[in-house]
Amino acid sequence: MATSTVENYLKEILVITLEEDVAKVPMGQVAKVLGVTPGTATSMAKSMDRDGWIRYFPRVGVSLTKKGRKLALSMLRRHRLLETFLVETLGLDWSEIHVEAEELEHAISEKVLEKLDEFLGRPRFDPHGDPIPSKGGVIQQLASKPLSEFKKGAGVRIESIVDQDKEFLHFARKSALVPGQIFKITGKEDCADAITLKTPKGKILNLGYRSAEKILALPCEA
Amino acid sequence: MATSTVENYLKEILVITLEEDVAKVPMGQVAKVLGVTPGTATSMAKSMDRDGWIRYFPRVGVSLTKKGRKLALSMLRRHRLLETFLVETLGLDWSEIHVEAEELEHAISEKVLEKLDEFLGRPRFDPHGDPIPSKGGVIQQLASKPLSEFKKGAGVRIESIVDQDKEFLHFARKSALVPGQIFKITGKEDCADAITLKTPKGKILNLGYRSAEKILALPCEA
DNA sequence: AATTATATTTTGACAAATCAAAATACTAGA
DNA sequence: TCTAGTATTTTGATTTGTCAAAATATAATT
Repeated sequence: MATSTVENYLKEILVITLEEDVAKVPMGQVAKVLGVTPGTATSMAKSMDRDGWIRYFPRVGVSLTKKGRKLALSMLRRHRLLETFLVETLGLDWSEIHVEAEELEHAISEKVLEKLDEFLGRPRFDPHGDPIPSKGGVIQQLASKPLSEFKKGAGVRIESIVDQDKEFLHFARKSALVPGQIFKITGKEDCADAITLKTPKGKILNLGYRSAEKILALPCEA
Repeated sequence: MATSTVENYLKEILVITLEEDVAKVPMGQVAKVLGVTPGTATSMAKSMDRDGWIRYFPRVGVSLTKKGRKLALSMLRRHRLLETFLVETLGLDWSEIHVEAEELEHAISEKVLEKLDEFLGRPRFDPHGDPIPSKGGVIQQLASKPLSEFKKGAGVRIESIVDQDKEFLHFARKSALVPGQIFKITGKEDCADAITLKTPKGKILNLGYRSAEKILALPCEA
């Protein structure tokens, strides 16, 4: 079976693959996200290729095999379900859950995970708004885009907050800028660098572009 | 910091120390409970002595240092709180929780553990009836003994079930032989190898010595 | 006390994961 | 095309935890 180091490599490679929509991830990037030296990443890549988790193309990068992608998706599922649990059930702060889940995800068994999923009511999105892969490994890949890219008059549903800055997350939550929340874009002034949002209840919110770029949303019937 | 291997060694050494009430645990026993060869146990003992977790006395055995005992108690706390969570909150079967907690205990942080403790209502005993060490490392060590050792007429309060056998645990639960339950010993026949118990409600239960030895209890006003 | 049995330690080897630093290959600019 | 810069790979070393099997010490029995 895979060691937890292998699990980490797989998960990070998957995340890059999904986020940047590329097939092969160069070694430098792998080394960077995992916080190891390039040489280490290369030697891990070779042994993971040997074990069938990834395909390693010298001087080019790595891609996940079917087997590797399956395990990577399972890790992502664990991670996101655990984050949900830590926030929803135990009441930890958004800013803390990532590191905690990073550890727990390697220790939780399939069996416990299923019980946890059931206990949480089978959520489909984690507290950041990222989709939780299903047990079978299906992940919704919705084309969410920054608030700043929507047109005036559009209805939007907040999907996720990209920034991990504690202050910003705090402000976002206080302003109801949380995943699932629905807004209508009532004003957009490109030259003034400002966007105006309105909740269904009529509450008004003003954002600068700098902030609006950090908030991903999906089009939605307002 | 300690690796999870070191944490395991410490926890197992502590459990033996508590159960058998001895100061030094011989290497053979350490090797056995950890499922490694004697040579491995010896070399681990040396390096753990070097790092100040234990004291290693060649050809005699090991004992915990203050630092080692502290971490060992913390591991036991994690383990027992996690077992409680797995049973109480997620509804796992008694027979499954040990292995699961064994993995999770190394991954859960102090912070998450405190939140979990709070969520569970700060339980003082785990599902097996074993005491959960406090955050400060205090553990109630009650002198519980097998049911078979009580005299006729004694009042007892079940403390824990020693056996891990699934069938037996099932039977025990069905018969109300669970931690906390109070009985009176109404009959005891040494030659016939039989013990008779009676609940406060008057329900009668017959046990053979073989089973009675697996059930630990405390004297108590019936 | 001598012998046998048991427990413990030593020795030499291995795989996983890592680093530092040297070597190599690729890329882009002049 | 040649060169300078960047990315990647190699090499050699280290730590942790493990095993098998040989060596040694202790305990038990006759």
